[in-house]
Amino acid sequence: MQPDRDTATEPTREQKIWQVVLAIPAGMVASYGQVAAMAGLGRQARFVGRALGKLPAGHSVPWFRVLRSTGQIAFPPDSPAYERQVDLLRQDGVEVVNGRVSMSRYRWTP
DNA sequence: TACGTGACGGCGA
DNA sequence: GTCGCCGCCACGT
Repeated sequence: MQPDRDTATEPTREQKIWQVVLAIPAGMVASYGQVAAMAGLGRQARFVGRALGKLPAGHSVPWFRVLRSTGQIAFPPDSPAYERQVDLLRQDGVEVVNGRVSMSRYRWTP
Protein backbone atom coordinates (compact mmCIF):
# COMPACT_ATOMS: atom_id res chain seq x y z
CA MET A 1 0.00 0.00 0.00
CA GLN A 2 1.19 3.44 -0.67
CA PRO A 3 -0.07 6.07 1.72
CA ASP A 4 0.89 8.63 -0.88
CA ARG A 5 -0.90 11.83 -0.18
CA ASP A 6 -2.60 12.46 -3.48
CA THR A 7 -5.42 11.28 -5.67
CA ALA A 8 -7.24 10.38 -2.48
CA THR A 9 -6.77 13.81 -0.95
CA GLU A 10 -9.17 16.75 -1.01
CA PRO A 11 -10.30 18.35 -4.26
CA THR A 12 -7.31 19.51 -6.24
CA ARG A 13 -6.79 23.08 -7.38
CA GLU A 14 -8.26 22.15 -10.72
CA GLN A 15 -11.50 21.18 -9.06
CA LYS A 16 -11.48 24.45 -7.18
CA ILE A 17 -10.88 26.37 -10.38
CA TRP A 18 -13.72 24.62 -12.17
CA GLN A 19 -15.96 25.43 -9.22
CA VAL A 20 -15.13 29.13 -9.50
CA VAL A 21 -15.73 29.16 -13.25
CA LEU A 22 -19.04 27.44 -12.65
CA ALA A 23 -20.00 30.39 -10.46
CA ILE A 24 -19.60 32.90 -13.28
CA PRO A 25 -23.11 34.05 -14.25
CA ALA A 26 -24.21 34.17 -17.86
CA GLY A 27 -23.66 37.47 -19.62
CA MET A 28 -20.50 38.17 -17.64
CA VAL A 29 -16.85 37.23 -17.92
CA ALA A 30 -13.85 36.86 -15.64
CA SER A 31 -10.09 36.99 -16.15
CA TYR A 32 -7.69 34.16 -15.47
CA GLY A 33 -6.12 36.09 -12.64
CA GLN A 34 -9.51 36.73 -11.11
CA VAL A 35 -10.39 33.04 -11.20
CA ALA A 36 -6.99 32.14 -9.76
CA ALA A 37 -7.43 34.59 -6.90
CA MET A 38 -10.94 33.33 -6.14
CA ALA A 39 -9.67 29.77 -6.18
CA GLY A 40 -7.05 30.71 -3.63
CA LEU A 41 -4.16 30.30 -6.04
CA GLY A 42 -2.99 33.87 -5.86
CA ARG A 43 -1.49 34.96 -9.17
CA GLN A 44 -1.13 31.55 -10.73
CA ALA A 45 -3.23 32.56 -13.68
CA ARG A 46 -1.32 30.15 -15.89
CA PHE A 47 -2.47 27.28 -13.77
CA VAL A 48 -6.06 28.26 -14.54
CA GLY A 49 -5.47 27.94 -18.26
CA ARG A 50 -3.85 24.60 -17.71
CA ALA A 51 -6.71 23.40 -15.54
CA LEU A 52 -9.27 24.41 -18.16
CA GLY A 53 -7.24 22.57 -20.75
CA LYS A 54 -7.60 19.45 -18.66
CA LEU A 55 -11.36 19.63 -18.58
CA PRO A 56 -12.79 16.15 -19.13
CA ALA A 57 -15.39 15.42 -21.76
CA GLY A 58 -18.98 15.92 -20.69
CA HIS A 59 -18.19 18.76 -18.35
CA SER A 60 -20.52 21.71 -17.81
CA VAL A 61 -17.92 24.34 -17.09
CA PRO A 62 -18.40 27.68 -18.90
CA TRP A 63 -14.71 27.94 -19.79
CA PHE A 64 -15.59 30.45 -22.52
CA ARG A 65 -16.39 33.06 -19.85
CA VAL A 66 -12.74 33.21 -18.86
CA LEU A 67 -10.64 35.75 -20.76
CA ARG A 68 -7.36 37.56 -20.37
CA SER A 69 -7.09 40.53 -18.04
CA THR A 70 -7.21 42.71 -21.17
CA GLY A 71 -10.49 41.16 -22.25
CA GLN A 72 -8.94 39.48 -25.23
CA ILE A 73 -9.56 35.84 -26.02
CA ALA A 74 -6.66 33.66 -24.97
CA PHE A 75 -6.75 31.52 -28.10
CA PRO A 76 -5.05 32.40 -31.37
CA PRO A 77 -7.47 33.91 -33.92
CA ASP A 78 -6.99 30.98 -36.27
CA SER A 79 -7.85 28.41 -33.66
CA PRO A 80 -11.20 26.57 -33.82
CA ALA A 81 -11.59 27.05 -30.08
CA TYR A 82 -11.38 30.79 -30.68
CA GLU A 83 -14.47 30.93 -32.86
CA ARG A 84 -16.20 28.53 -30.53
CA GLN A 85 -15.59 30.82 -27.59
CA VAL A 86 -16.78 33.89 -29.50
CA ASP A 87 -19.97 32.11 -30.49
CA LEU A 88 -20.67 30.93 -26.95
CA LEU A 89 -20.03 34.40 -25.53
CA ARG A 90 -22.46 35.95 -27.97
CA GLN A 91 -25.05 33.40 -26.96
CA ASP A 92 -24.63 34.72 -23.44
CA GLY A 93 -25.31 38.21 -24.69
CA VAL A 94 -21.70 39.32 -24.47
CA GLU A 95 -20.60 41.63 -27.26
CA VAL A 96 -17.36 40.43 -28.81
CA VAL A 97 -15.57 42.95 -31.01
CA ASN A 98 -12.48 41.92 -32.92
CA GLY A 99 -11.93 38.97 -30.58
CA ARG A 100 -12.11 41.28 -27.65
CA VAL A 101 -14.59 42.04 -24.86
CA SER A 102 -15.01 45.21 -22.84
CA MET A 103 -13.92 44.07 -19.43
CA SER A 104 -15.07 47.32 -17.83
CA ARG A 105 -18.52 46.37 -19.01
CA TYR A 106 -18.82 42.61 -18.69
CA ARG A 107 -16.35 41.92 -15.91
CA TRP A 108 -17.92 39.78 -13.24
CA THR A 109 -17.80 41.44 -9.82
CA PRO A 110 -19.00 39.08 -7.09
C1' DT B 1 17.38 15.16 -13.42
C1' DA B 2 17.23 19.39 -16.18
C1' DC B 3 15.40 22.54 -19.78
C1' DG B 4 11.74 24.66 -22.33
C1' DT B 5 7.01 25.80 -22.97
C1' DG B 6 2.47 27.60 -21.82
C1' DA B 7 -5.83 29.00 -22.75
C1' DC B 8 -1.28 34.75 -18.01
C1' DG B 9 -0.53 39.01 -14.76
C1' DG B 10 1.38 43.21 -13.35
C1' DC B 11 4.19 47.22 -14.03
C1' DG B 12 6.50 50.94 -16.53
C1' DA B 13 6.83 53.92 -20.77
C1' DG C 1 -6.05 52.65 -24.15
C1' DT C 2 -1.58 49.89 -26.12
C1' DC C 3 3.37 47.60 -26.21
C1' DG C 4 7.27 45.13 -24.05
C1' DC C 5 9.80 42.67 -20.18
C1' DC C 6 9.94 39.74 -16.27
C1' DG C 7 8.04 36.44 -12.96
C1' DC C 8 5.39 31.94 -11.35
C1' DC C 9 4.10 27.09 -11.33
C1' DA C 10 3.22 22.65 -13.45
C1' DC C 11 3.86 19.42 -17.12
C1' DG C 12 6.14 17.06 -21.16
C1' DT C 13 10.29 15.44 -23.37
